[in-house]
Amino acid sequence: MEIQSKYEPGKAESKWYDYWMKHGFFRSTPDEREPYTIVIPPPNVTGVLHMGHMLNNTIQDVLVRRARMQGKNACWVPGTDHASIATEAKVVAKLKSEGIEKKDLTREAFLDVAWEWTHKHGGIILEQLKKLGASCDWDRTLFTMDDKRSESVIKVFVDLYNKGLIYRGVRMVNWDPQAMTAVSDEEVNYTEEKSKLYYVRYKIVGEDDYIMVATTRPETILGDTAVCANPADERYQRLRGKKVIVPMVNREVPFIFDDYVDMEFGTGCLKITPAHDINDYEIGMRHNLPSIDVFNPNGTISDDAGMFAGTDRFAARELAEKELRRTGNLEKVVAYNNKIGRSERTNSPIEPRLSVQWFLKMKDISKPALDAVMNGEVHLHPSKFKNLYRHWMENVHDWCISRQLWWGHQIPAWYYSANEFVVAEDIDRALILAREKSGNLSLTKNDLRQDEDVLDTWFSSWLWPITCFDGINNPDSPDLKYYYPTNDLITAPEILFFWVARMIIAGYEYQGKKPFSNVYLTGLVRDQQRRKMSKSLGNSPEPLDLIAKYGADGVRVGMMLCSPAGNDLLYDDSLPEQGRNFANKIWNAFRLVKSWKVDDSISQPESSAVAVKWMNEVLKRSVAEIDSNFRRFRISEALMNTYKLFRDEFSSWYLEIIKPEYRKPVDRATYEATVAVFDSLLRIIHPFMPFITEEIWQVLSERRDGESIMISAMPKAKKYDRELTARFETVMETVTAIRSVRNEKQIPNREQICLLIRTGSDSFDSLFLPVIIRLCNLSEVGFVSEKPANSASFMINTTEYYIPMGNMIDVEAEKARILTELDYQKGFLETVMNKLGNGRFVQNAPPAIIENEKKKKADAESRIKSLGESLRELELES
RNA sequence: GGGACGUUAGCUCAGUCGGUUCAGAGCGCUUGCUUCACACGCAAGAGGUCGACAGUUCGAAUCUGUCACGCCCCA
Repeated sequence: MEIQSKYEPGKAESKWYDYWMKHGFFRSTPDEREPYTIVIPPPNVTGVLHMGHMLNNTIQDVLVRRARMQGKNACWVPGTDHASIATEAKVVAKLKSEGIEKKDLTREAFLDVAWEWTHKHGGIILEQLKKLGASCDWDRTLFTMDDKRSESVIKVFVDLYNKGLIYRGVRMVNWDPQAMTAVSDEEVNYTEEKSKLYYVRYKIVGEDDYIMVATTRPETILGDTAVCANPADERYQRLRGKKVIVPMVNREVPFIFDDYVDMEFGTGCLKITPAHDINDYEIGMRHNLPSIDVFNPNGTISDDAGMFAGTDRFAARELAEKELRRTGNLEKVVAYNNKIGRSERTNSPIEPRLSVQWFLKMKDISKPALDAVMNGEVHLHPSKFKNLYRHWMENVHDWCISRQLWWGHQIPAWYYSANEFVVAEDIDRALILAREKSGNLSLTKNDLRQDEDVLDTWFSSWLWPITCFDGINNPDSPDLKYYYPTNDLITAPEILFFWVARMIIAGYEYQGKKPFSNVYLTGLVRDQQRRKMSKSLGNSPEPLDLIAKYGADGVRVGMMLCSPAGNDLLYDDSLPEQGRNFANKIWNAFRLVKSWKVDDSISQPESSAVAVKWMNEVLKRSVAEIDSNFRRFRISEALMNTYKLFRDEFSSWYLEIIKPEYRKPVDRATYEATVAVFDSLLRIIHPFMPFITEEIWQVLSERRDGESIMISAMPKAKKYDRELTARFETVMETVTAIRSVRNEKQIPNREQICLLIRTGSDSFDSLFLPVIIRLCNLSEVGFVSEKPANSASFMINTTEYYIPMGNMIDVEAEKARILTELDYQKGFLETVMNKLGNGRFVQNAPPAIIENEKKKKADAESRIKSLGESLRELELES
């Protein structure tokens, strides 16, 4: 049967994925083997696959498949995340498109819509992962809001509250007026943006004078409760104890002094709006200032502001400018760049806002997590992230865990009066506690009101490695005991603190053990201009289209080839293309081997016998290199080893040596050795390219139903013969040099040539001579003690090689070439002699280094001698 | 403003303990080849003052310092 010269991935991919699923190869249950566990960083349940997921999940699959083939009980737990803010925003937008406002719905009605949305879109992303070849144990698929995970989150909240680690407090939070919720510090992105600086006059009470204040936010003047200068500022000393009048609202406020004020900035005078700026808030606390909240939660001006009520904050800024101008209080407006914080979720400018929120005290609980990374119990790859991690953990702030949303885990706190509450896992227990705490035994469930807020999504995902095995509800679960701590976590550096640090914290708090041993931080996928790939920029290819075009194996290889740990990957179509081309290379090597007929009557050629010997040593060497790179999480390098092993050593060298002439049969010994090597190579490649390796492996030898490369054994690292592989390196050099001569002199390979050898200080290694004869199509090989006339020459180590050329030789060019080489060797010898002549070098350098210099000297001398002789002989010819 | 990381070939990156003919890889590029597995290929090549300067050393891409530039984190 004719096999196509191009590998077509499409059909093979669905066929083998179904086969693996049918045979349950992805499933894992505890047994006596060593476990290898990865929990997936749960993607947003309503999200779709993007390039970042492709990279991240390819790495996980490579590691899991490899571990499985190494005989470990590999378990990759998939799942999704409810993504409070993002999902709620989508649901709100969907309702809006149908003319429904969220505020017109009850919480229950809204959640019904949200669940419906989740069921409809949920899991699409997991289906997409299957196209990539992901070998997750799908039977374990989880969701952060499923019953067991929800129950765990609530239990943990109650537990931490009872330990005194959770508290409720008034704090300045980052308010997202679009999502109408607080977001954490980590969810705010600051960027430099163009804005204006307004110089505004504040009249001094009882004087006909005014002071000048510079502000970027004139609309917040409505909430000013003081004006402040630096106590060291000479310019304002006379105002001590005076009052000034806030423009527009004409409120008398004190003039105060505080070190915080930067004398250099603006006029050195700062207006204080405690309700709307974190620094002002702190100054307000120090000086007992009232705070006036001039904004509503949606970012419009509140009734308390005194004017512009109901206007959006940005419109109000323009109104304020007009009003200030009208009343003659605006001195000037200048262009100014300042840092604006925007919500990571909605991109809306963050409004610092005072509100009541729930917090988790971080200082003590995070200590073991800091230590674990510092002492290497948990390894970060690359380790440069250790410093970053330490810096964050040493300056950790209390974690604001409440969000003013409905989609998520509702906070299990029940109020029995305006401000008095109890925390319990459910309302029944809450009632008992409330009766106890209030002393009011007549309280009923109807008197209890549950806190409206939900928990930050990370408050559920920080438990992920534990809740994946139901470890909070069921601390004795056999799964937890077997799989926890997990082995490796693969994620992006941007969520090192959001998620990774917090998982480590939760791991020690709830299991007394780390959640994983290694954290591999991938880079970001960017485009060729180093821009982050994003939907809004439209610079991201559609992952499934890529898979259709280049094959899943090709895309996987493309993603892996160019992504050293922690370095950004600059995506380009040439990457999956390289992957596809590699797949095709494997395919064609298979075509070649498959086309051979075996003839038991022919004996193995000498060249094939030594090639087999060499190939097996190289295989062992590569396995050791690959192992070592995997141990250090240098996965792209491990792939490069694999790529070169197959393309260079196996295809370009080994197969070229052993392949029989066209339509001639192959001997049995060579054939069987080759199939065995091919089998090993496929297994080494399998974690990177699961589909094509299965496709070929299934027909390379006879297989039974239920067999699969994905459950076969990965070749193990063994000692290899360094001497033999080194000897072959010299053979490769020799062959390349002969080919180079052919290339230069335009002698086609089918034309036989003769090779003459003159040895120098080394003797000629004849073991691989049959290989040289085979690859270079030599008619004869001879040894000489003098340079033969009219021959091209080259030198490997100290051995000189000649190829008689008849009259094709250009003596002058040959002389020039030898002279250049001679110059180089003489220069080289000189530097070596200088070193050896340097008394301090001889005294200080280690003996091995000196020995080596001596060898360099001897070799150089030998080469100079041969080159000199060749030159003389050439001169005789001319 | 404070801190971290980085700067090696056209691009993306390796380079361990300072010492081998040490300056590497992949991609790209050049030349030749429709050779019988593969042009999604093969073969042979070209290409770098290791950011700059100073220092330590017998010896520096590697260690130290200063500067320049880039990027990230924090404020």
